[in-house]
Amino acid sequence: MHTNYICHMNINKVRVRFAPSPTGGLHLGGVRTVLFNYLFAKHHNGDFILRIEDTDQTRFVEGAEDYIYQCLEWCGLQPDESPKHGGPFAPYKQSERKAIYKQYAEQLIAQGNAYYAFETPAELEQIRSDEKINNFQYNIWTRVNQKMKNSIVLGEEKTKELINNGTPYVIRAKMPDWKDLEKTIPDYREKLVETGENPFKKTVTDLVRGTLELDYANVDDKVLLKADGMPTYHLAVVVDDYLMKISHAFRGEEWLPSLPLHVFLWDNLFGLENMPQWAHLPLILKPDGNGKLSKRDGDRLGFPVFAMDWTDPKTNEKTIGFKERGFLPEAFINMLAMMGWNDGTDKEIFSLEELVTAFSMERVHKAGAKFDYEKAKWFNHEWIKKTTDYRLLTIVKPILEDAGINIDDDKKLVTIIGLVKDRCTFLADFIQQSVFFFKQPENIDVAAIKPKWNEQKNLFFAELIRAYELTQFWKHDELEKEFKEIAAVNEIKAGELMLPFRIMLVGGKFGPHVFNIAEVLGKQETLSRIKYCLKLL
RNA sequence: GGCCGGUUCGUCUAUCGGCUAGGACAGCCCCCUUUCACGGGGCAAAGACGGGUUCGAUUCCCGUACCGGCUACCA
Repeated sequence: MHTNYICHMNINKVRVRFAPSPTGGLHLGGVRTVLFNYLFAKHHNGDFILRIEDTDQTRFVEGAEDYIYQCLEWCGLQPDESPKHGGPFAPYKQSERKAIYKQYAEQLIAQGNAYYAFETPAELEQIRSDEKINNFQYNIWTRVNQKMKNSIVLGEEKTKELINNGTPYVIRAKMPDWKDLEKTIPDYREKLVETGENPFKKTVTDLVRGTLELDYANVDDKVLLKADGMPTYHLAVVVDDYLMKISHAFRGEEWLPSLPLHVFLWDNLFGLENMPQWAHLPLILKPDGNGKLSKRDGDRLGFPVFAMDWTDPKTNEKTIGFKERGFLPEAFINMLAMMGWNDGTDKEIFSLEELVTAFSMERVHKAGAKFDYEKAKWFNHEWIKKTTDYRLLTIVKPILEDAGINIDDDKKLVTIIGLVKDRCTFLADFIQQSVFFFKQPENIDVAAIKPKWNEQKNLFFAELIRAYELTQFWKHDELEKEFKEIAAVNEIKAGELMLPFRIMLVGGKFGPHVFNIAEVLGKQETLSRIKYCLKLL
């Protein structure tokens, strides 16, 4: 028995999957689902699988799959197996697994757990309006109505005939009712009284929600196999999770209502004992009001919702991503992790490695979290400060170059990055904070100093130029010392001269300590900017 | 409507029956800084409501309210 248990553990290596539908940009909530999958897998030395759920051919979007890989790569959450990376359970794209699903649907029919239905979508639409039932559902009551065209009403012969004639059909789950039970367990009533066990009720443990009481009676007869031969999500997720040996299945809370269906399918196809452990993650909500966060909210409130820029190939409409808005992937991941999870301490800044070590599904919060862009910005700022100047160089350099700044000296840029990163919330902030190191400022805020300008200050700067020309050690502390000495000799408060000096070098009232700027600029450039500015005053 | 889930400062959250309810973001104030930041210090701010259980409930149970999700041949 003991050996058996160990063996069992080995077979059931942790394997999780993220199964997006490639229909457009990758949403914050999607990335968080990836993250939690990834963290859980890596924490347990398991595998993280990416499966593409493209069973709805009407929703195919060019480039969407490739985009998902790019987002995962940017985030540093690489799958161990995927359509692109391959793996022992290929193919990982459901459209390429079409043939697999049908046999399971037919197995269910053979077992009496599913049936054929011949209504077209239009006919179902018609029923909904004719019957004036807004939510007409195919279920244990309606499926036996003589008006319905399904294998239960029509009988075996007629059904076969229709199928042989090429009539389009779907396969629907036949949710159990008491009459069916009577056939298989004649004395079920006594048993129910004796044991109190309702065979249609199942208890499932959800890793974040605890014990869930499920009732098969709560779901209707969902379509399992569509008329085009493709499975719906419901069938595909169960079949593929089984075939791919998924040990833990994590998904958004919006799937909770169909959990009884999925459990029903596991029950009748592969056995509950083989079912993965479920965890239904809380939703990410709109910052204002309520409801699920959507791309629209980002557009409306001015923040990204997608991981990376996404351009809809049909409308050419571009939606901004966190990457392009100037977020570091570390910050993006960190922020997402803290929405709904914490390690029980006050620690908030985590690297991916730290998250992998600390993560546990039991510490995931149950309630949805409103997205707070201000906090997201704080995470980014923290990560910019925390990231080494050298690593920032590789990220910031292309951004500056794109902005038309020519970088000839990486060492100089590293110094500058160290000087300015405290004041950058977004990576793009490096442009404004560094451009004046490389180019003479285009706009000089002379208005900030002109009103208080006088001949005395003119003389001071003339003297400063002479002194700086002779300076041997062009270092910020030396420059500051000389500056203050000359100010003292001329009997001007240094404070009144600092701002003019800053404006001369930077163009505006911002940037690091002015003498640090002068040091990086070098003697020639510093003097040239002072001289240029004096002419404007 | 039906079913399922949720409910601690404005926001993200800690608390696994003992609470003067802790932290972070945002806000406000002060210090540091002759720019802007960083940093340091401080202020303000919460257990939806009603019943139980208990010596004691934010914590456990039940109702109510509110919020959300689902209710497609979409995922």
